[in-house]
Amino acid sequence: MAAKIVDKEKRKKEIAHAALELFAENGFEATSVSQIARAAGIGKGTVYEYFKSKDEIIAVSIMTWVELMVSEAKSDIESIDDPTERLLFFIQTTMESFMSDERHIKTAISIFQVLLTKMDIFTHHEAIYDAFSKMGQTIIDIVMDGHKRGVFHIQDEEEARMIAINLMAFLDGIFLHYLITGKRFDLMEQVNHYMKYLLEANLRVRM
Amino acid sequence: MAAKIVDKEKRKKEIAHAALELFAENGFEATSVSQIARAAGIGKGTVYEYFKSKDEIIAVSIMTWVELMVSEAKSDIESIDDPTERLLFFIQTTMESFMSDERHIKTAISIFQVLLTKMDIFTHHEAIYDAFSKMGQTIIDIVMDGHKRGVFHIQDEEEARMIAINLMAFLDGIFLHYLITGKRFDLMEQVNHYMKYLLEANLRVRM
DNA sequence: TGACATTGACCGACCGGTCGGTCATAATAT
DNA sequence: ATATTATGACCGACCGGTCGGTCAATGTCA
Repeated sequence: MAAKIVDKEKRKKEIAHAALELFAENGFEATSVSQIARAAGIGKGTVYEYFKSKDEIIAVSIMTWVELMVSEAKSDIESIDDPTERLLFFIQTTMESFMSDERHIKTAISIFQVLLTKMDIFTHHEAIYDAFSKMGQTIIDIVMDGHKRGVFHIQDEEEARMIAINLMAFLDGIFLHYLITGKRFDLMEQVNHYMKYLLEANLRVRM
Repeated sequence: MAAKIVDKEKRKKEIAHAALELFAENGFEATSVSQIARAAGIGKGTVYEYFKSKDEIIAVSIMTWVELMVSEAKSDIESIDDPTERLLFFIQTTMESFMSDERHIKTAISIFQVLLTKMDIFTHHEAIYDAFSKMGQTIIDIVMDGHKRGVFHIQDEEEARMIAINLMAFLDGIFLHYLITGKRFDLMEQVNHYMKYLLEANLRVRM
């Protein structure tokens, strides 16, 4: 019945991964399918055995990246007990993840642009929203846990949600500005400034 | 001896303006010179009478937009006396500017991408940094004025600078997330949440 | 005033090249 | 032999950019 058996799904992810590297470096538009094929070590035609269009490559690459980011965000945060330490650890891992490889922020920017300009073509919005939610939920969980244990002091879960949204927005914004301005400020200092006021004023932690 | 004389500089700006509209809608790469020409109501060849390359169109368009944003940011803030009101007014104008026309944030994203991916080609970095500085300086001025008048309480100008950087980053981040998530949260509420703690905890305004 | 010369703004057909996408053929495994 | 997978030559569309030529506006001179 069958000849050479290939794990189609695995292969697809390999191609998407190779594509993602190029997209991160040059953006979606500027990356050609030939380049992707070469990077994946296969022929151009083969790419079309796994993807029906370049748009699909883009979509799958984006989802691959988003899943990667979400899974990284959850990384063994359970191992830490103290809520404050846990929140700071979350920030630190996020920062390390973005700063260890600047392509992450480039990729994020490219994805944002696709979301904003190709909204009609790109059909994975719900998945993206889910990813945002998951990322936010991780923060909410930390905050609510700290609240229940009497370390953080907030009104209700709604406030935890607002804190999470603002924190994610701030982090994306500050990473972005850091790169755009050619690293003309101390990133760590700025994040610490935000975290200090978040802990002291928002969460009213007794320091 | 002479023929039809046109204001070359003015015409150039007209084309750049038409180009900017398209760039905001579709991004730089996805916009062709033919489209720009059509939008400007002229022939494609004519475009090259005013610009020596598409990259130059992009560069000029970006600078046009940046100058517009900076000039908007300074808009008659002098008319308000109370430092707190003044800061809130700055936020409000910024929000109105971005929300009145979603293309602004799309344009910003496109520009960020150019800055990150075409860093070598694009030669206007200093001008962009200047724009960022000017925008930040407006905030610093407001904060320092409030400080000198005993309304805001900060340590030094360095802290005002940090507050300005974080505020700009937060605003960009929250606008971005607002659009990306399909407006799934109350933008005004999130900004107010940030501003509340900025005023109470950072600037220690007696409310 | 009107015939003619001179100018530069304007144009779109055209260029070489690249793109996303297709397909006939080859390679490989059963 | 047959079914599946892999391929790169090939295609039409479109890209950024060029160029020879048109034309309206102006200047000149009778």
